[in-house]
Amino acid sequence: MAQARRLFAETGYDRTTIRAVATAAGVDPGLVMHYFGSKEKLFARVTEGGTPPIAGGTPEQVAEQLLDHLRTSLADEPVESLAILRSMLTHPEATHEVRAASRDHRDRISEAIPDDQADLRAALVSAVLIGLAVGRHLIKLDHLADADPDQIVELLRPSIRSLTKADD
Amino acid sequence: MAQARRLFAETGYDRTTIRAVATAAGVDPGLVMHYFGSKEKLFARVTEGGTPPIAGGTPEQVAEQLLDHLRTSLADEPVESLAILRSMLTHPEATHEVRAASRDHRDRISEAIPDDQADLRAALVSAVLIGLAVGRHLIKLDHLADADPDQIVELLRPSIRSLTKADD
DNA sequence: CGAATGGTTCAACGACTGTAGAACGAATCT
DNA sequence: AGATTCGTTCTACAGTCGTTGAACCATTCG
Repeated sequence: MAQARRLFAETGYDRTTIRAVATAAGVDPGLVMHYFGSKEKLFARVTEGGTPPIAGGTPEQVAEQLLDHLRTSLADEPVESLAILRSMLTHPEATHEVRAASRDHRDRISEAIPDDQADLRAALVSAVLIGLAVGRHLIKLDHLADADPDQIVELLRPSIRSLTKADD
Repeated sequence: MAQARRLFAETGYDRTTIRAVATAAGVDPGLVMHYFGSKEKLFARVTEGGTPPIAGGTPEQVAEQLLDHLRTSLADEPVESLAILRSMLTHPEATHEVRAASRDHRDRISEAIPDDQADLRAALVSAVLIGLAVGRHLIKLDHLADADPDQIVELLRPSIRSLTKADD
């Protein structure tokens, strides 16, 4: 299942074939089917359980939690997340999962922001985090793919803070 | 060719078939091949010429240019860009094109920022812009997909400004 | 009028995919 | 030992894909 995760994360849902997974794992394609039932179910199994935990608190606390979460996810994004992220633009199931995760995110963030634009602010935070993960781990943008996580966090601190507090 | 663009933008490279393009255009699949040579060439033709223009200037001017560009791209992202963006995580050619566009971006932005982290700052700006386009046009995150562009720009102004000036 | 040209369609090939089911082997149970 | 179960492999089917080349048609040119 590790090989499946890796392949899904590297090439996405469509380009990952059952045969490739089986070969990478050194077994027969039929065996994969026998254990997981279908490609869709394999993908579901491989990507399950990846919503990052974010609690509540004051806007400043929320901001710091976000930055902390960002730091760890910059250091090494869990492979299940990357498998979903890689396919989120082309595989409906993955799109749905990212939307759901973002909704969770939003609920936790926006309840800490005393602002009538709280929902939009939370969505913007989600978009920024997605952009970072995409740019660093999937697209591997120059200067971002191998930058020091702490440097990135410091540069982004003002952005996250301005998005999570109401007074601008 | 408009139908091809639309399909590529909606479902990405892999899931867009020559047959579907032909059907949408009301012609025969062979005709599409005859005119464009291959699916890859069709994709290249459909997505060519989409790098957004950003000039130089002081950090503040650069920030305003970015926000202006953001405002228009929020109002309606050109379909060619969406075709590339939709496939950037799964189609190597599209990935390469986004990287190249980001490099252009970076060159123009970072030369206006007097900072030894200029390249990283520019990359972060790219990541944020990508995240926004993805969240709004492709994933269609709640509260972001249909938000007022001006509101978004105003909320992001502090972020962009903090990323493009050196003193934090 | 006949030939040639360019747009368009048709039918087919070969490759690859997810999936199903039969077959095999070894280990376990009675 | 014989039967049974479970992990595993083999073979094959049906569908879809990109791509090709022959065929058809209308128009234009000599």
